[in-house]
Parts: sequence; C-alpha cells; structure tokens
Amino acid sequence: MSEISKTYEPQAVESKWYQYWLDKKFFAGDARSPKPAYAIVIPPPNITGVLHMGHVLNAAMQDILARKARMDGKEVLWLPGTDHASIATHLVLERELKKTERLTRHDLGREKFIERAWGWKEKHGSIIIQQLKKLGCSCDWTRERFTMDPEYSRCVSKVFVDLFNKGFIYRGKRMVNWCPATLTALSDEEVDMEPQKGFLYYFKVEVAEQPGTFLTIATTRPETIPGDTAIAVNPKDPRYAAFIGQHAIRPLPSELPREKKLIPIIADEHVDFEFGTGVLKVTPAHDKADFEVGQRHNLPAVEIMTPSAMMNDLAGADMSGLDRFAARKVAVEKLRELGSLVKEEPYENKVGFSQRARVPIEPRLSEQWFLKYPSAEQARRCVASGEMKFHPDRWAKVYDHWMGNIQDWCISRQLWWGHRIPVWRRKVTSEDGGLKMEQGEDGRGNSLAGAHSTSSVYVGVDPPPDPEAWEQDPDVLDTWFSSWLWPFATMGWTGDKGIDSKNETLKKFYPTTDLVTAPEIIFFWVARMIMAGYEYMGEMPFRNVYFTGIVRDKLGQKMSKTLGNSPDPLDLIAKYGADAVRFGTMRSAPLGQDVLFDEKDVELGRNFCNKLWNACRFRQMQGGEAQGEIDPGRLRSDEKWILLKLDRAISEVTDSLAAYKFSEAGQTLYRFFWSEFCDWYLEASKPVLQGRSRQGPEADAGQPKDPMPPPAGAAEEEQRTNTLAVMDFVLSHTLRLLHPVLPFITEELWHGMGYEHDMPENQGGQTIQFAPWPKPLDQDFKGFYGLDDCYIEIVDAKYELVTQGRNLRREANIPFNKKVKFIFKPVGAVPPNDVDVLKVLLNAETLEITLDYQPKKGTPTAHSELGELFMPLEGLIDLDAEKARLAKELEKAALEITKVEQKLNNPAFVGKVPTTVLQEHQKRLSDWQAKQTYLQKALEGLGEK
RNA sequence: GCGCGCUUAGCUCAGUGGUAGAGCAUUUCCCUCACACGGAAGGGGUCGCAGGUUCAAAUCCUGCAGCGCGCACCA
Repeated sequence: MSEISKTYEPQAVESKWYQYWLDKKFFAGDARSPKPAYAIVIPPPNITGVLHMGHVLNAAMQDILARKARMDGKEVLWLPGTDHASIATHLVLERELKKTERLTRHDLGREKFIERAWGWKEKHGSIIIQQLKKLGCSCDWTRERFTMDPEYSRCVSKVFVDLFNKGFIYRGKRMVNWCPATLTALSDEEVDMEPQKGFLYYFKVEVAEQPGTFLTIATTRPETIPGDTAIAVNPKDPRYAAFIGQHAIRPLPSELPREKKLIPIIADEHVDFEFGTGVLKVTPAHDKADFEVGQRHNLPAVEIMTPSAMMNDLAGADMSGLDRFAARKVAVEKLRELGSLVKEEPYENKVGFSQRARVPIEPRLSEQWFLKYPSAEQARRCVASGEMKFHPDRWAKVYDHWMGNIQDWCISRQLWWGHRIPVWRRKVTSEDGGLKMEQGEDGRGNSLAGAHSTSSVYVGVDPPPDPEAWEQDPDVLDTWFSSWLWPFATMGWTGDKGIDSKNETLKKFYPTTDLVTAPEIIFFWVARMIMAGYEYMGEMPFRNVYFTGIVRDKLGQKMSKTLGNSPDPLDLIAKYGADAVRFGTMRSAPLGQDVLFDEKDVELGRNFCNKLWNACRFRQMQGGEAQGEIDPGRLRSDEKWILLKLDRAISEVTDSLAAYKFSEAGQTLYRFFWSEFCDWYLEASKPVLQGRSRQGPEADAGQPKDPMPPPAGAAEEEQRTNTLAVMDFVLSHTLRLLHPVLPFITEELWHGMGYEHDMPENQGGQTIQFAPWPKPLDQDFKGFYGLDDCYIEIVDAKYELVTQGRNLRREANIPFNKKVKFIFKPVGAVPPNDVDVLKVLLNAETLEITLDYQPKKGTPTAHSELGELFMPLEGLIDLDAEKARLAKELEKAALEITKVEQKLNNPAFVGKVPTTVLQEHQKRLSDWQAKQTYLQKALEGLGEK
C-alpha cells in the first residue's frame, strides 16, 4: 500500500480478492475439520430470477453470519444452490414461447418443452449465482446444488414413495384451487385473497310446493346458478323453517323444463342468516364451502365450467362457451328477463387469485394427490417450546397458528417442468378411455420396502420392471415438495431415514445453525422444512430462523419487476462497490422491520468505506512498523480512552450480531469508527504524530514539572511510536469487526497495512476472514495498560471542553481556520499532552494556562469540569447580539433550574430514588446554577462597557 | 371477523421507567498537510389520541384512531 489514492476504488480490489479467496478455497466447508460446525443453507433462488434487493439483503445477512462464524473459529459451510421453480419457470417459458414462436407448450410437446426448460436453466440458472459472487458471498461453490439434480430428484421420489407407503400421501377427488390460466391445481398458499369490486345480486326462486311463494337469494356469482343443486337455510332461522324439505325452482338454465330445475331446500348450520337474505344457493362443484355442504347432504355436484373456466353445455345455451365473467353478465340479463332479479347492489368481497398467474382461481372438483403433513406435532412443538428460535420471535406465533390449522397439501401440478410423480398405472383401455386408479386397494402403511405395487398401480422410485405396460402419472410435484428437503438433500442424503453414518457432511453440518429467509415463505418453505427435517432426519433442520424484512422502495411499495422500482444491485455495486451496498443494506435493516431502500444508504456505505480507507492511509503516511508493542507507561489519556471505547464497541457489536440485530451492529461500528476513532482519537493524535507538540513556554505552566524529563527528541520519538502502536492495535481490531460486513476493503487494508504479518498462517496470516474475532479486553489487559473506566469520563470532559471552545468561536463568528488565542484556567493539573491536544483541536494560536486569570467582563467563556476556557476578544463584536444571546441562555438556565429544583424538593422523589439518580440531579442543578451565575456576570459585563 | 406489526425531528428509523437519539435533509463557517465520498458548530420533537399505574412514562396497563400485514367457507 505504498502509493494509495485519495479515494477508495472498489472495482479492482473486489475482483482481485474474490478470485484470491476462491483460489485458496477459503469458502470450503470441510466435513472432517475438528472445528465446531456452523452451517447455513441458502434459500435457493429461482432459476428464473435475477438478483434483486431482496436477495441482496438476504445474502448479505447470511454472509455476515458466515464470515463472523469463520472468525469465531467455526468450520463454516454456506451451501448454495438454485430452485427449479416449477410453476414460475413454466410461466416464463410459456410466455416466451408464445411471444417468439406463437406456440403453446402443447404444440411443442412435453419432451421438447422440458428440453427447453433445461436449456433455460443452463443459460439463466447461473446468472444469479454470478451476481451473488459479485456481492462477495462466501458460499462453498463446490457444493452448489439444484433441486432437479439427479441425486436430489431421487430423494424427492423416495420421499414421495415413503410418504405414500406410510399413508400420508393419497389421491382423491376434492375441491382444489384451480388456476384457469395455467390449468393446474394450486396449494392454498399459492392463492392470494384480494378485494374485488363487484355486485351482490339478489334473485328470487319459487318454492315448488307453494306456487307464488318466492325465496330471495343473494349471490356474487349468478353464472353458477345452473350448477346449484340445493338451496340452504339455517335450521335455526325462523323465517325459513317452513320451507325446509321443500323444493325450489332454479331459474337457470331457462330452457330446461321445470322438473329438471327442482332443487331441495335444505338446512345447514353453515348458513349465516345475517348475510344477504339468509338464503344460500349451493353450488357444490364450484365453491369450497358449498362442496362441503354438498357432502353433508349428499348433493350432486354439477360441473358447469371447463378447466379454463369457460361455461360448458350444462350451463345452458345462453352461457355455454362463454368465459365466466362474460357469463355472469349474461346470467344477470337472463334473470332480469325472467323477472327473477330483485336488485343488485355494489359489493366488495375478497377473491382468491392465483399468485403466479394473477387471475382469479376457480374452485374446482379435481382428482389430485394430497399430503397429510408428517411430523407436524413435533414441528409445532419445537418452535413453541423455544427449542428452535425465530427472530424476531413474533413469527413463532404466526407459525404456531398455521401449524394448528393446517389442511392437507395438494402436491400435484398439471405441469411438465418439475419432479414427475413416481406413480405408474397399468395401461388399460377402460370404457371412458381414461386411466383409473384402483380404489380401495392402494392400502396404507404396507410393509413393502420401496416400491408399492398392486395389479394396477405402481409407486416406486424407479420405473416399474416392465415399463411398456405402465403409464406414468403425467403430473409433477409442487416445487415446495422438493424445497422442503433442501437442508439435507443438498448434503448428500440418499433417502434413508436418519443420518447415514458414512455421510460426513450430514454428520458434521446437520442440523444447520441459522436459516435466513423472508417471512413470506414461512408456510411455503420454513414450516415444511421443519416437518421434513423431523420426519427424515429425526431432528430439526436449523436451530435459528432469522426473518428479514421485505425490501420496499422509498414510498413503501414492495419492490417488483413490474413496478420497475427495484434498482439493479449490479448497477449499485458497479457504482458504489459491493461493500457499500452491503453496509447500506445492513444498516437500514432493523430486526424484523421492512426495509425502505434508498440509494442514499448505499452512498453512506460508500462514504464509510472511503473514510476507512483514508484513516488507514493516514496511518500509513506516518510510517513506522505496523503493530509495535504498546508501552503502558507512555499511554496518553486519549489512548486509554480509545482502547476503552474499542472494548465497548467489541462487546456491543458482538452482542448485536448474536441477537441478529444487524442494523444495531452497523450503527455501533459507524459510531465507533467515525465519531470516536476518526473525529476524536485520530485528531487527538496529531499533536504527537505531526510534531505539533512543541509548545511555547506556556505549555507546562500551572503544573508540576516532570522530575526527570527525557531528552526531547528521543522522548518525542518514543511517544510517537507508541501512539502508532495503539493506532495499529485499534485499526487491526476495527478491520476485523468490520470484515463480516465489508469483506473486500477490510481484506485489502488488512494486507495493505501489513497486519497479516503478525498472524499465524491459518488465523489471519493469509486472509482476514480467519483472523480471530476481537474479544472484549480482559481484566489483565486492562490492568496492565492502566485502562480504568474513569478515563472515559476524564477524556470525554476534555473533548467536551473542546466542543465548548469551538462553540465560543462560532458564537463570536470567528472562522475555524483562523488561529485564536485561548486562555485556560484549569481546576487541577493539566498533563502536557492535554495542553497539546486542546491546542490542536481548538486550532488555537496559543493556549495559555493561567491559574489566576481575571477575564475582562464579557469575555466569552466556556465552563467545564476541567476548568474555564476564555477566548479574549480583541476585535469588535456585536454587543447587542451578544446581549440577546446571553439573555436567551439565561432564560433557559432558569427554566432548567426550576425543573430540577421541583424534583429535588419533592419528598417522594428524594425518598424513593436511588442515590445515584439523586446525585445526578444535584450535579445537574449545580451545573446549571454555575452557568446561570456566569451568564449573569457576562451580561453585567457587557452592560458596563 | 380474529390475530400481528407500526405510529418518536422535514424523511427513514433507534430508543422497554430516571436530563429525548442516529443517519439523511437543513442553517452557518471552513478546500487546516487522511478524507469536500471531508471537517466544525447549530437549528429542529407537547414521542398518534384519551385515560390509568408510578415520586417519575416515549417506555408499563386500558381504550380509541390511522396505516400496513397475515389468517378466515360470509355466499
């Protein structure tokens, strides 16, 4: 670091060190290492994605944890990889197919489509990985996994077969969330409820047994009337009790004869008689709740829509072939024509939307594979008991609530890209041309090892022995059915229960230590991983879960590609450097709060790096060997102060990181390094370092002389060396504290400053990332160097005096670059060093120490614990302005005094409060009183002039 | 409807019983030989509202309001 530039230029530095780290294999997680393990598995980004700010936040947190753990002497495995993202990838591919070739996936065919998907994965799947590298992520890239790797896929199949054999997986015709756009079933979690403005339509139906009597029904979906197979009322509702058991005449389809439209009026508790008219139309085939009603009452379920939510012939001639929304309008018109429509009123209700395709889902009766969650009780308990910790812990409640109400999971998807369901059916040509699964025989919990086979159904990891005779289930599994195995399937798990004793990776790194993820996927992923962990490893998959906030823009909007409000992190990195992006992100991400991203934060990070760079540059320019011995006898009070502040910062940062309070750690680092180290310590070192300590004769006035002063030049040189040693000590620790957040610049400076030379090869000799994490200074150290906490106060008082002195300048309108003569009247002895420091920090021309100084009245004076500082005014100042200022100050002092006196005169206060508090108040009172006296005098002085 | 979170300086947020804090923005001064991606000194808050507990409340309790987010079969 011989010739260093004035500003830090991250670009070259970052790529250089990243390559170095990779070459030296520093990120490798060694399963055979004797060090204690620390493991994180990355939440695998989708292969369709490009890096956005959410990833940056998430990855930066993980990297901070991983790097900190390395410095703590842990064997770190941060396992990276990507997710095939079945449905998301599907959508992207289909969209592209349509756009570029005007083809559907069906035109292409399954095989070709999957080929394309793999092509996409090869082309785009690694983009995000490259971007993570730019950010400095210290993942073990040699272990990168993909959820559709052959070994991984095999695990997925094994788990399917196992859960099937255990009776957790079953096939059934149920009401599912059907996405008419992607033509697949979805899980409950993939449906978002969104408010929709629409109308509530009231229509009447005639009671068959009582001609001329009508019941009025309110509905938001008149187009489903042809599918109604009952009218329901609440059994307790007196208004309608008489009709129960009778029949209603359904108005639609209008062309049907009356007898084909008779539907029973039934009683069901589900009906809320507060809502609408208290009469419910029951459409078992197109509404989840109605389906259940239908089940209870053995009602037929009449499907009146096609899979893509077009009305079919059963909907009647008027609506057949229409899209469901167009059909709604037609149905209303038809009801109007028939005279059935009573009224329509504007209404807002919540409608389920397909999360991916952004269209309203259609509840639909469909035969699908379902999973009854295994190990759910255990999974619920481990969080409730605190065995597994959530940060912030309020998510534990959310998790618990969900775990207490879980429904079976629909795991089959009518898609092609993904893990194909390992079930085969014997080819038969049945009457209806379909393939049927045998009912009743696919028994549960059979002891069949591995494959399960009956005469017509085969469930196995490998295809059946005579594949020609069988046909595989066309569906694939929900993406999350593979992701939930991530913490162990990525570690070479082979699908056997428990940890294989030959699998060193699992033995060493499972359970993992921390999981860092977004709260949005707590159900999708986190909960399911916990269940899978217990079911297959017999143990929780991770000990801690840290939930990051959601990254929003300045206006609080969620960042998204469609809004275009997400800056490209790569642009930011190019502009400000990766460290700056990390620092800015971390500093603005308080525990569990959403992050409002602002480029200003990154700018702050860049500025911080620049400050760090320049502080080190300053140290470099002083010359001298790095990290010499510190001589306790030569420690100036400023040095003791900064060492104590360092000690405090170490504790605070360590504690904050242990509690996942990243922004708190960031603030501490910022404050310590910028305010304490640079603004005060570094400045206070200048008199020693830059030979400004040569004082005029006034320097030693007012205090006892050193009995045996060493020869001037030599003493000065030794003092200088010692100060540099302290500076190196502090900087070396600071770089280490900063390394998890700022990996690149700290590595550069670690070497540039030569701090690696003193370290053992494997502990910081090659890289700062293995340098030991700073520990708070122990008592022996403090004792040896005389680091008593009182130095904090003593030096704080000194700096406070400086601030006051600077304030005098400002108040008298004297620019800081103008040297001023100060006179100091100390209360006690002032060490020569302090005189030097005061003089430099005040930019004083001279600092005269006088014990018996009698200031002219009106001389600007600063009062402090150390004494009074005067700034005699030679030149002219505005008397009136000065008077006004003093009067204002006086007013404030009087107010404060009254406040404190009130408290001290309150017997209840005095009686109950600890003495320390009382002392503080008394001190405050006397401080203000002193100030009051001074102000009065000064005011009088001005008046006399 | 139930649950959760938020409400503190112009903005973004720290602060869980003892004199209201940070960063940004703002004002004034300074290109002083580490750094103008900088330095110095300021200004600026009845801590959402209303009660309560306490000698003392931004902090604990109750209620209310506004915003946001989950969950839920109100058609």
